[in-house]
Amino acid sequence: MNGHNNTEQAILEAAESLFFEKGYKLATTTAIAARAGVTHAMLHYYFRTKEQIFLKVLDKNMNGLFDMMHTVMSPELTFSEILVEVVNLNYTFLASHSQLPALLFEIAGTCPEMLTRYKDRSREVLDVELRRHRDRFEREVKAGTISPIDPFQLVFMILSMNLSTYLALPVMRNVFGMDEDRITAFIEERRGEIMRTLSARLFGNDFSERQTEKK
Amino acid sequence: MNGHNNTEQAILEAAESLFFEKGYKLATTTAIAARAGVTHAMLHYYFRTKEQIFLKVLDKNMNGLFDMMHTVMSPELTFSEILVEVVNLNYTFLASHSQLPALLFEIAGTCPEMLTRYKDRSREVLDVELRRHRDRFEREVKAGTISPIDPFQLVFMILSMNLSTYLALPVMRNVFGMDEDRITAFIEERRGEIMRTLSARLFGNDFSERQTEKK
DNA sequence: CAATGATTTAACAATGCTGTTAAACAATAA
DNA sequence: TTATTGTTTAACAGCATTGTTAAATCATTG
Repeated sequence: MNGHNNTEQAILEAAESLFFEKGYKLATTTAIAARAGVTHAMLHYYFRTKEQIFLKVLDKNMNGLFDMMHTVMSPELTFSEILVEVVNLNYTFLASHSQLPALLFEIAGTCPEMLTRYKDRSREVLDVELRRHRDRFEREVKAGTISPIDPFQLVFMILSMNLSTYLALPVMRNVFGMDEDRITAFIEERRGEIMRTLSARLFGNDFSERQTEKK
Repeated sequence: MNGHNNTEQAILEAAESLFFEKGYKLATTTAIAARAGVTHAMLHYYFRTKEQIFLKVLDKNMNGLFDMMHTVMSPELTFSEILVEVVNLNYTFLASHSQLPALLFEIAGTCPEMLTRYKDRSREVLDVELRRHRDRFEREVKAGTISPIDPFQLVFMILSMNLSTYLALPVMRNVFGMDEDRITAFIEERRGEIMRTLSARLFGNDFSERQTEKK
């Protein structure tokens, strides 16, 4: 009854894996129950509806996402250090939630009302925390430390670069037939390329070498 | 019987719009028939199965995609000119096929066997046409005209940047509540940012200014 | 007109889905 | 033991889905 219930946990885990594999609409309660090893009536006994289960799973993942974002936002480092931090943390988070982006895209497209519950927390990150960096960022632009760039475009660029790596994995696997070794190699190469590209845009081409010397 | 059949065309158009809206699995034949204004039996009469309709729709779009790719690949221009060409053509193609990327991602993830039919033509583009540019590209790297970069990473970067713009639109609309004017503005700003970022990575930061002067 | 073939309709079969419910079962406390 | 409470099962209702089929309609051509 208090969360570490056996059946309940089994259902939640089966649900999470199936939602990630098939998406919200295509992951059926019958299949979830089958994977959890229980009758599908159990699933309704514990969670009433499919939507309830999904929201439990989504909440858990969104909490992780917001935690990651707060960590990324908090440190008072130089801009180039933040950049490394952002790309790396973003990447390690995505490595353990590689199918979350695709799921969120599906939800955003087909039933965005399920995302409204996160509106407040999103605003906190985007409005409050981002603004702190924004001010400092604009000072650095004025000072000539980094190239002029619209902050929103920069954030979008960083996020889309990281996300697209993981969004592309099914294509890499199923269309181009990459095996898992090749996949992990690709992910690492891509991280390096993202860093080089971002630093070229912001600091000029020599940044990535600076970074490697430092380390 | 020869293609410009009224009912057949209506079904195809309804199918295309519904597949783009809902994806393959969630676009039901009943809904397609309803949108086309015919009974759903008609749809089976003309196309036998849902998969047949889908493949007809997909073929049409994939033909457009390959046409675009051949155009992008063919010209014998300088590398910086090709870059502009690629981003712009890619962009104009995506502007009129804005929901194709998401659909292809769904298919690649859930039923990749439907994409095997395009394997030969993909190989032709990736192996044959790309190799031509690859050789010249590597000469330019050696000559120091452009920064060293893995060609595969470059292609992936260009594609992912362009695609992510359009993949993000449902999020922009439904989660961030952007209206259509703001959306088109965003797409244009993003194109500029993509050009600046790519040229910074390849040529150094001054390229985008060079471009604007030229024009 | 008649007949041939293409198109359309309406009803149906088979399956799978979400969710409910009554009854069986298990554990535990009185 | 007997209630009580929480858990599990099996059967079912209701609906939507894909696909079929036999009959009705329409068009065309001999």
